[in-house]
Amino acid sequence: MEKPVLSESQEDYLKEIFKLREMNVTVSMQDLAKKLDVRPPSVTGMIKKLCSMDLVEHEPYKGVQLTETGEKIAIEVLRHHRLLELYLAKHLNYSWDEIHDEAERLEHVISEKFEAAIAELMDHPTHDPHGDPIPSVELEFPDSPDLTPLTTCKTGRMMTIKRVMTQDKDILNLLTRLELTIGNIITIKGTESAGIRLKVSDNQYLIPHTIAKLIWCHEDN
Amino acid sequence: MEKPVLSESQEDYLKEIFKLREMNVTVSMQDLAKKLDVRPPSVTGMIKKLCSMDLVEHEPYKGVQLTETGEKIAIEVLRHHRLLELYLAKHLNYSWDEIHDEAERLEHVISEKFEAAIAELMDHPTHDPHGDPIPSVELEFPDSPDLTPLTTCKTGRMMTIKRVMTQDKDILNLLTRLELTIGNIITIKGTESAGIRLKVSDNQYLIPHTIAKLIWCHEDN
DNA sequence: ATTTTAAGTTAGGTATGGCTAAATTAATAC
DNA sequence: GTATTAATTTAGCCATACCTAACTTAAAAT
Repeated sequence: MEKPVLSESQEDYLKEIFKLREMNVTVSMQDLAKKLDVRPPSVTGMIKKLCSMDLVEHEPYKGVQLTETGEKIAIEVLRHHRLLELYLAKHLNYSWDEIHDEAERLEHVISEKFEAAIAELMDHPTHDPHGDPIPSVELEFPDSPDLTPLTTCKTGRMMTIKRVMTQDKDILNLLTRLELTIGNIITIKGTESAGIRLKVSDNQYLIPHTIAKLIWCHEDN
Repeated sequence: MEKPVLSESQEDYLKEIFKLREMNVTVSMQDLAKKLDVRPPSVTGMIKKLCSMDLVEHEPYKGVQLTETGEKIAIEVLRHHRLLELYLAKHLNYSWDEIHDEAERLEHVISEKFEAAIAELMDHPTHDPHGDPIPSVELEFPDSPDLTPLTTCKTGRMMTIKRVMTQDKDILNLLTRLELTIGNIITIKGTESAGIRLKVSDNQYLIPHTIAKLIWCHEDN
């Protein structure tokens, strides 16, 4: 099976389908339209094309799925994206709110050589600056321990922040100011109607649920 | 004057016009078509558009010229390209025959931030791995000493290779094998009908004129 | 000066990837 | 079960940036 040449748009569609699939069971045309910031008819059209290329399967009104080939391509794009994010952060001094947009543009144009070079340079990392897993060259995801969102953490526990499920600059900046960054250890003080109360370093904060649900943690031993 | 948003194609047109202008006095539609690997009618069409955007001036059948704005954009793209070439070579271990194609794709998508980051990291370099000058952030070219192509160097002189005027992989690889790389010192042994005879390290070579004219040197003191 | 050739332009067409407005299908509410 | 609402698709359009074929203009050759 030859690897088809795809446009940047097509790569974006596949990547978004993959990411949506990780959350929802089914991926609707609307979901895609929202994520890709295009109107539903454009999605219908593109999905039709990707179907004819055997990269996705589509049961009308039921949802979209990636084929094996489609998934491979999606994961490759994801690998590019996350390697780039980490590279920008580690080697070009980007902060974690700046890396997404740049990676979004670069991911489609870098060569295999470039990918290999930065992967090598960073010693084949498994997670990007947001804690998102980086698939290997063989397109396998690293196994990761069970993570729970901050919203369902039990009171009294100490947890390590392992992943932040947003690319929103304002939220990322807020988290930085609150020291809620990857690897930092927090103690859950309790759940209130307004949000989760927790301690980081010597500070206590009340984190609204909307933000707390973006922060995924692992319980410390 | 606002900076217009350009497509990658448009940036390429401006860049090529600039580069051709450095060699020829006038830039014909054909020259452009050849360099950009498109057919003449496409050039006519695009030049018409760039004219309407006040980025080029075009006297039909006489040639194309960049306006001030057009030239600024061209030089910015050139700066991106050459910074990227050097970056790939210095930080990602690319050899000089591999950098052009990658830079060609990256130059259109990197942000100002990326440009600034790699420029900083390399301490604001003035020349890329082929010896091509890198314009400054202010879009000024570094002043460079007078260079002469190998074809017109005088017998007996010792010269330093300062610039190689090709991106052709095969030629670049050949030059590497012959040690005809930037900074290396050569001695002109004489001109023969078949080419230029010269010495590098302890080896003597006869370089055909077609290749010799691509190699620009500076006379050593 | 006329012919030939080269360079450039015009006309009309293609593919990509968007869009809106209108129609259709499926799901939900009563 | 019919009516309403939400999701999706169809139809038809737009811009970009190419293309070929045919025509025009300018330059060169005799």
